Amino acid sequence: MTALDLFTREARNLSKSARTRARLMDAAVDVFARDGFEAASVNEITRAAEVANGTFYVYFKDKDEIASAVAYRIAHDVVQQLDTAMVGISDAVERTSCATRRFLDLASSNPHWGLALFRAVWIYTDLRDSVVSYLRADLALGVTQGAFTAEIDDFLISTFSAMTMAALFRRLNGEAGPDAGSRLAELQLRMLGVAPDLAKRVAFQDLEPVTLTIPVIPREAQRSKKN
Amino acid sequence: MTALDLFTREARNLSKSARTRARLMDAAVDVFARDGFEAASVNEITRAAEVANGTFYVYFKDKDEIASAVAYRIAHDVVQQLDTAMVGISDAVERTSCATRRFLDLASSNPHWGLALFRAVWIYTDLRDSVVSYLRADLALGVTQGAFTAEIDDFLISTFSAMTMAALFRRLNGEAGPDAGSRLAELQLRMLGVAPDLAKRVAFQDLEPVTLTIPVIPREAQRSKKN
DNA sequence: CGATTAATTGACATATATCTCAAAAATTCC
DNA sequence: GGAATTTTTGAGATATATGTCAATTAATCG
Repeated sequence: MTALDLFTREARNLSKSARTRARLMDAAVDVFARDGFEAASVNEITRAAEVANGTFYVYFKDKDEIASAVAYRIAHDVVQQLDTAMVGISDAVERTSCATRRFLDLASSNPHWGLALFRAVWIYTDLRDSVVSYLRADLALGVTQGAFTAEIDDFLISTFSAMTMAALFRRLNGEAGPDAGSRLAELQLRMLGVAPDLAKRVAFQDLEPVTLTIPVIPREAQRSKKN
Repeated sequence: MTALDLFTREARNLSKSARTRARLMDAAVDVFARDGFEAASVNEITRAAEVANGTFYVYFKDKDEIASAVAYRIAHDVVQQLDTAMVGISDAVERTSCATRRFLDLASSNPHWGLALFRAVWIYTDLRDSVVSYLRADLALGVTQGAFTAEIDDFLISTFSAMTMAALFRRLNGEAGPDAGSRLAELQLRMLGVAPDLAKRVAFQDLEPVTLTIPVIPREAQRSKKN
């Protein structure tokens, strides 16, 4: 529990069980980020969460279950953040560049989450599909706008995503600096068929900073449970 | 031991210990390909090799040691094959395209080796560096030849490699067909600054097939079983 | 063949992981 | 406060992995 403990914060007004569940999820994020998904163990997670081993199994069936809970939540948050950051941009070239840059900034702003997401994407392919869902729309838009000349299909999408994930990895490793998003966007735009000078201009144009918003949920009234 | 057992073949005239070592390496290739590097266990490898658990430790200290032995051997072979396949090509655009296409064809021609290489590349970063060593030279050559306009540095190389590995993965998974190499090469050339029409032409031009040259020796019908 | 060396074996000691569950502790509610 | 309920605990049953080593088996050689 060395990071922001976003799940725990979010749940701080909820029932005890909700808070414990959130603690476990935050711990899982840290452990996945530190050890990788495969090497992570339930024991490590409970140790990080500072709860007993048995407590884990009250909330999750096994490592896979908590992993997918964590991964899908992170993916959901990322998608939401990206979505709001892009309202009002109608030019496909800008949208594509912006999405790439925002994604990198977002995912590297909290390295634990970013690494957990990175690791999860290689395990849960449908997760990648969801993160990537409207990348596809933006690329198609670019074709109809006449800006992109590449054929938009699974192969291209997969290549595009791989470039992004590799850049994220380098960014999280400190091998790439804050301009990684712009550099990557430039390469991607070139690949899509945008003229080099335009690609450079769009990829490096100023982008107003957006802060990470943590949702705060009001106190629950919820009573009752099953069994 | 379901694949070509290339190490075993290669060692078939050597001492018994060399052959056992080779058996273990072939088994490791299969297990890494099937289970992934992290999930693979020494027990699985010895089971696949049909030797006792203790035999493993006579030849290798642990999983890491056999993994790096396997990975570096595969990488070495791949580099060698690529090298010979490219002699006589002096145009950087062609060289770059050719290397990508050959690499994909080679690595997907034996899926077990390809997958093992794929898995290893994410573990042994210096392995990637070695596979990538003369990619860097070709890219630099392209700049001096005036064909490439992108800046050649670690970021570009890493992006380029990630594209290639992702394509390999799709190819090995059956999600991409035999044209994956050409499609990828086209995208990479565009990214490097080659004009779209030239990129397409070079990436899709005929490439005379090169057969996998492993010391495959005729002789002796495979009869099964030992002892 | 018999002796010497090389190679293999698998039981064992050790470690660590998973998952369960009866009991204990904490919390809620009247 | 005290009974009822929720939540947590950690010992324990089970499983599987690692790495060692004395004993066994196979190969080699004079």
